[in-house]
Amino acid sequence: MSYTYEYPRPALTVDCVVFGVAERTLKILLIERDVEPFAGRWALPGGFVHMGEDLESAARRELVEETGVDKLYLEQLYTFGDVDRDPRGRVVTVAYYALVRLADHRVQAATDARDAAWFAFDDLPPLAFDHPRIVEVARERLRNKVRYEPIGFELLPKKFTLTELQTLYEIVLERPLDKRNFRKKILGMELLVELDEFEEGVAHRAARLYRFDERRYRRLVKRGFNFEI
Amino acid sequence: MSYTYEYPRPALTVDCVVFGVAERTLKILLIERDVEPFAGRWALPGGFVHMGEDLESAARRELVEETGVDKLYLEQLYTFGDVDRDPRGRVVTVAYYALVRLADHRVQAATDARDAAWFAFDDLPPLAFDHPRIVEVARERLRNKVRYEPIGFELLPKKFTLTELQTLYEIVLERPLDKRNFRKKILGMELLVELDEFEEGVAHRAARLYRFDERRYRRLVKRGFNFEI
DNA sequence: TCAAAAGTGTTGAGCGTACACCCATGC
DNA sequence: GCATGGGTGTACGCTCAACACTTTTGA
Repeated sequence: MSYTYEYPRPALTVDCVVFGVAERTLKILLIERDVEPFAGRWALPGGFVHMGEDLESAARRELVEETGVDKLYLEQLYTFGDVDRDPRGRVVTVAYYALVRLADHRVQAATDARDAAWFAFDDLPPLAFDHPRIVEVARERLRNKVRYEPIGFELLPKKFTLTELQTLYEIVLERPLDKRNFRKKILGMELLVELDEFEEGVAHRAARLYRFDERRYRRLVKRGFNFEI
Repeated sequence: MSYTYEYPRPALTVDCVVFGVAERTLKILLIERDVEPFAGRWALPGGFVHMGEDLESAARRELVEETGVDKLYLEQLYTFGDVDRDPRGRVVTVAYYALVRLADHRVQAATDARDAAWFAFDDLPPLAFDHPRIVEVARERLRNKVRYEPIGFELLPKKFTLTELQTLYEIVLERPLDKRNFRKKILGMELLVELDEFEEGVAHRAARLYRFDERRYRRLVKRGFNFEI
């Protein structure tokens, strides 16, 4: 079977930058390529867009196929189309970035044949294609977006302590935050629900758990509220 | 001549939302389609991406071909790839938005056969394809971006009065701004150069002209400065 | 009782906001 | 001299930033 067109067409792929946070470190998910070009190199999970699926569907499908990651925050990042970005020919890729609760569901390493692994963002191996650039753009987007929209919660367990939340912001923003000011600000927004549960198994006073109230957030947004850290 | 591939490929296009401001109104540039589908309807300027050109180059080329618009601020907006967005088959489009100094160079209406015209954003004709959605996303991006980056200047003549600048922001943000506060803020950033020139041909006190200092802006950004209105 | 992190309040400075009047110019 | 927009200063309230100590708990 083959397909013929009057004019040449670039190939169209999707690639995903999947972020997670663990051990006080920002991580991203990579897969090891098993075919040329760049066989043996690490690369972003991704693949060709099928004719019957939307771009975001393609990104989700690839993530499930290659990494077993399901049900995550996913947003289109940017489309990379430099003429020579792929040695096989013209390939345009629509990049997405994703946030996963690394602490909750242990992400399966490899679902299909390939190896998948988490790498500390600050210590990435050499990457295939123009993936270093894509990763960089995604990092910048995350850094900016986390300040204006409550997407940080997508990286934490559903129930979290205020210190965990603060630490998350410190990791993503790469700067220390003042504990009292942070708590005042975040609690003042009235977006968190105080639970009657506490940390367990810590060798000191157990911190209260909170959860993010998505419904309340949406209601506030309608009234002109703007999230900001 | 024809091109054959092992797997089917979506067609890839670029489309541009070109913004301009005139007569206290936000406008966008549209072209009238002369072929099916949507013959006779207005649509965004755009067309197929050639194999040897980057995405942004394709967008610039289409703009020159269809509208004669050259040398403008151009930035990638979003990639639209819904399966059924084009009745001819699978077509994925990388949308760009552009800002032009409508007051400066009168934009040529039509360079190739098609009719091009400016429409008030609030009074657009029915558009082809999913272009209403693209226009909406572009409007939202403009509204947000204009507050955090000094792109508003791209819509004004190189030399402008503070009132013209304020009016521009009022149009884009769709809300009135306080004259004194606006002036204090914008002048306090030290991004504008006070010229020894003044408005001409007005029936009242002539306002001083200013220009935006791009170099100074870049220098400030390096030192951590953040533009904000 | 010690270690470790949880939790909490106040003050000062700077910024955003609201607001009203005089000035320069062309007709 | 009048109409039109240009141009300016001040006071208040709020938010942000800086900062230190007490409390709770488990080991």
